[in-house]
Amino acid sequence: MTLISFDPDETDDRGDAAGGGSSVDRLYEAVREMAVAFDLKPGERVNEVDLARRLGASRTPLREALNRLAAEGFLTFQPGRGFSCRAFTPREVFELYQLREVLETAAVRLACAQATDAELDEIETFLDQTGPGSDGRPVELLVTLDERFHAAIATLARNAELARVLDNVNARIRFVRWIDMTKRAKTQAEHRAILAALRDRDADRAADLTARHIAKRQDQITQAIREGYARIYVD
Amino acid sequence: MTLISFDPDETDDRGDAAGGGSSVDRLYEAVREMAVAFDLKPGERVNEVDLARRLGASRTPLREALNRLAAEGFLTFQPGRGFSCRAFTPREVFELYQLREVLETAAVRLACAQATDAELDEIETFLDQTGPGSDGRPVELLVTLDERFHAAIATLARNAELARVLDNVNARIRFVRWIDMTKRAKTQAEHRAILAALRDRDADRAADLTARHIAKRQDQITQAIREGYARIYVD
DNA sequence: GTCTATCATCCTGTATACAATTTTGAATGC
DNA sequence: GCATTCAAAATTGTATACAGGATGATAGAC
Repeated sequence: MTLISFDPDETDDRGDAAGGGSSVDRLYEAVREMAVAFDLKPGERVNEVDLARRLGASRTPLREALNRLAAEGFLTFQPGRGFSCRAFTPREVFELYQLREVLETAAVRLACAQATDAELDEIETFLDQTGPGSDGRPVELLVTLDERFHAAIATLARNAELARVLDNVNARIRFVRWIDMTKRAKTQAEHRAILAALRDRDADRAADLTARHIAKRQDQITQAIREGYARIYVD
Repeated sequence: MTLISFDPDETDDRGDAAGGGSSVDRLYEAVREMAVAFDLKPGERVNEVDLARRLGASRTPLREALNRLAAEGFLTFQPGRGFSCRAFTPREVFELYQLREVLETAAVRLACAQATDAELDEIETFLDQTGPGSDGRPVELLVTLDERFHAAIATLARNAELARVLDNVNARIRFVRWIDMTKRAKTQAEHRAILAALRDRDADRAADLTARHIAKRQDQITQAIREGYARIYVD
């Protein structure tokens, strides 16, 4: 079973990109990564001919990919002016964090009722294998592992649509989560506490732990965004 | 202020389609309506040249619109086989209803904390103006009014992203909501009860009323889908 | 009558061309 | 120095062309 993987290099395709499929899927993935990592700067306009040439395709499939990404909130679109990278305001990030909290607490409640003991074993094995602390490992890796844990919980909720929206929201705030991860010490301990609540089938406790694990105050977000901008524009 | 409108003909644009804007926006709206109403049958493949001709455009902007709709879950996409209307299985609808319940209860809780008394007055006026029962009015109108009420609550939550996802989910299950509306008698009474809880700033009660207003059991959904298919294929 | 293979047709995926609009930058006036 | 105007350049929006693959029909074998 492949509920959750330990290999940080394993490419977690989201079901799209059927092997060797259309070029739009490839372009979509490539530009999504650029937008998630703010390789495209916030608010920056996308030059279609440039980007198409760099990605080895023509404008037609590229624009199709850009339209998908705009529908998913990674880009914005203005008629006559084309596509731009999403903004990165404290308010927007706050709303996304709020939405994330709503969805993750709902997911963990559903998982409490739906997950099998074997699946919870699998998550525990994952936590054992990936070690307790950060001990000098790159932040990128820690973010990936954190993402894996939360995605696994979403899977256990047995609601593909909820998992899809959650994946979208988490990708759009990955940059802030990256900053946040540099300040966390007890991520895994919190994950283990959530898992224990799942084992006890205690939905209220699991939801409460998850909410406190995620929730951010407006001022914390503002500070993280400040650091995020520094990181984006240093290169 | 235009939190909520009484005029059922008022076109509720979702912020896109800047007046006279690009043709993609127009095509997007047109095909979205077709998909929501299952004017495109579930699973049916979209013929691009046909549809483009009927909508008075070429395939290029049409495909951009189709890509947006696929990203939003109204259509599916398979490389080499193009776009199809989404399926309509009990499981998918159940998951969407579950997600809707999560989002609407969260929205009403936030609205409890955020809404002004004036805004709640406005909703009460809306309920007064739109009358207590169905009394022979077309179901289409009742669904629109119900949608308006719930959208207004989402607005009061002051979370644009949550409102956006909720709008998407509600559109995708509008067909089942249509069937459901033919069986409801006390919709407005339930809306008034939710409003009263908002006035009392009683988040728990408001959330509980909202959940019971929305929640569907699997067997109810299966039955509604059965009736939905009958309606789709009768014409 | 049913299954299979082959061919013609249809449809999708992508590149390219061109019109229309926006942006840029220089020249001019204040 | 700063704003304004105008033309050149760049960029987007859409139509069209064509190659490659999928679909469907027909003919033949069993």
